[in-house]
Amino acid sequence: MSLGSVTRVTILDVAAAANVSKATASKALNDTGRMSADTRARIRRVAQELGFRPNALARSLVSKRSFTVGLLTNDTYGRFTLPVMAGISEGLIDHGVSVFLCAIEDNPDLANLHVEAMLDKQVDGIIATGRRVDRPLPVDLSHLPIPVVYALMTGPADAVALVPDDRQGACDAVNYLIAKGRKRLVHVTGPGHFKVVVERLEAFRDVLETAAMSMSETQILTGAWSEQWGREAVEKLWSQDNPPDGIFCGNDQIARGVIDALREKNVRVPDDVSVVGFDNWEIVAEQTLPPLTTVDMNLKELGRQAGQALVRLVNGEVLEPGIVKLPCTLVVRGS
Amino acid sequence: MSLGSVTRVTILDVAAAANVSKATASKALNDTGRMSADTRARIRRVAQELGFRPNALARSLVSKRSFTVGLLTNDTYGRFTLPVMAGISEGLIDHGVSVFLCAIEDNPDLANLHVEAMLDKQVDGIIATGRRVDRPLPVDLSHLPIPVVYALMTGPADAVALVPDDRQGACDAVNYLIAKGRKRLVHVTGPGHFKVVVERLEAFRDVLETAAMSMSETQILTGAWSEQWGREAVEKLWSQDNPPDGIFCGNDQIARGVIDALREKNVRVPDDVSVVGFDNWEIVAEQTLPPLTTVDMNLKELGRQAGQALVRLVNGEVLEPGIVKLPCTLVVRGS
DNA sequence: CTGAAAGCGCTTACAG
DNA sequence: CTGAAAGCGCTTACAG
Repeated sequence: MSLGSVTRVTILDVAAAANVSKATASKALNDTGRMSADTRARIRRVAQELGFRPNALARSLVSKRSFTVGLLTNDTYGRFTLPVMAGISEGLIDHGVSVFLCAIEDNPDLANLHVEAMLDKQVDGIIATGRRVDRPLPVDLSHLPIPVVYALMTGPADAVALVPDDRQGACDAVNYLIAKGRKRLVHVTGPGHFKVVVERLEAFRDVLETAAMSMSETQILTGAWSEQWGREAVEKLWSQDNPPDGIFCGNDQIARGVIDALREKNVRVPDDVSVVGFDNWEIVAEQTLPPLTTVDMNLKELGRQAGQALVRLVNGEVLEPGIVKLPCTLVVRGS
Repeated sequence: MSLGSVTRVTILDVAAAANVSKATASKALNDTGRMSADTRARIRRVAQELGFRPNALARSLVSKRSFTVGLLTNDTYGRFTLPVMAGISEGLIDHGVSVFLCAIEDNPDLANLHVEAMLDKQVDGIIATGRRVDRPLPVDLSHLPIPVVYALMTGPADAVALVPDDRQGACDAVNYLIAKGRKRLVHVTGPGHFKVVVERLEAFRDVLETAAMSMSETQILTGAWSEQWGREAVEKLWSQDNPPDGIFCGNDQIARGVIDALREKNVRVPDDVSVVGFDNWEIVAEQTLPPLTTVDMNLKELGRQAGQALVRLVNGEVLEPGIVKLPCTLVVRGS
């Protein structure tokens, strides 16, 4: 066994060293079958000494379970997918399952290539995730012979999907502003055709209605997901009478723009105006002046649960199809 | 073949349908062996019609090649790893190889768990990547029976590693400032114990020496990788006589802090002071006012090349060990 | 309590 | 030009 040709030790080596058949060795190592405790212990010890590690490929070939899953994503730069992926990986490794990363961009051909590679490699299931909750991946996953879970994204009606509870997160944010005694609330958010925008916006409206607070026409401003838009919104709001004393922003970048613009106007945050963001994008939220109070979507946990849902499906459990909404958390900082 | 028990079509089905042995079918499909062009074509057509897809597990078991690799990373939130991973995935899928994502945090046990899972699953090789070029992963990869490539990270001396050419990137940045006619240059960067800090800092010094520009004691300021530090550095510099007219920042966050602080001081960028960052973190660089000129490390390309280096090693090619430095690109924007 | 045999889905010498 | 046999490294009935 030279360094050049490292020939791994197989179950046959273990069996030989322990003076049993490979069948018995297999049973001993898998804790199945019947045999004397002594034999079992001896075989295991020998396996240990030899550094035996079963070839997962061979095992999968017979068991029809590869303990691998495919993770499809079209988000190659974003900050949302990475925590989701980390959560998936963490939640799955304990079950011995490994995750294939498939970066498919928005390219249907690439997506198909990856899906076929996954199928060929006999993955036990697939998790689909992406940049936008309301934009499907460029590939149809609904007729696959294996279970599929959608994370941070919705699929067909009969599929299992996990998304953050945008509504609850937004409600918490607005209620926080109200609890702070803010009376003139405004929502500055992203493009109106994003589903998350609609959900957060409706939550904003509903909470205000419930609280019976006065509503002006301009209380909801939609625009881009950018600092620039946050700045512009402040210009607009402060060119009017009676500017707000509480601003709920659709994401942290907008909030950042809002806060920077306010500072330049010498409007004090949080003394004159309270600001709440969305995403808890820490690298931004923590460096904002003052540090940004914002909604965390708990994406890592979402990933973990997506992984767990998938293994349950793979194990034959039947899960109620539909969209599971996972709670968001308000992270209170200084704004 | 009901929907409930989807039994995939095997090579035996193809062989039967084409009236040949499975051996012949195999050869036809793999374009090996000798047979009449007719037979080959017929078998292929039949396979196509039946939607035959070879079971990669079975194939790998005999070929000793799984066409999978493991990707170890301890960067679960950062913005560096994601483009690297995307590049790896893209560069590898064309070769039919899939990538296992292993998020190992900085946990040695977790890292070992993943490495063993990779070995069990017979990956052909491993790519190690992480948050910091100069911080090794919490696991020893040097005695594995499979090739290892380090990306955005250095390994043992005899290993193949790919990192950005920090020195060249920094030189480009400083030369750009000089070309803009800037005479009093300062470098505001991260913690001095980071290797990338040292490399960029030395490049800064060397370029200035070559250009024979006057050097004061305070021209290099080290601190945190944060906006906050960028702001503080500006305070410090502008409390002295003769503040700089060109600032090269160690990363984009520092640059962002610098530019924000300058704007608040009514110092005009780029009219009074030019600022260059490092990382080309687009979401920040593009929203800075003015948009930030910065150095791009071409991480996706780095990932792609890391993947390619690994397949070459897997194929038995011998690559010169050592650290390959990949060029950075200066992205000129408005600062 | 243990082992021989068959089989998972392929490929690869080898024979004819 | 084509096929029978052996084998990759395991597991799982089945016999004894």
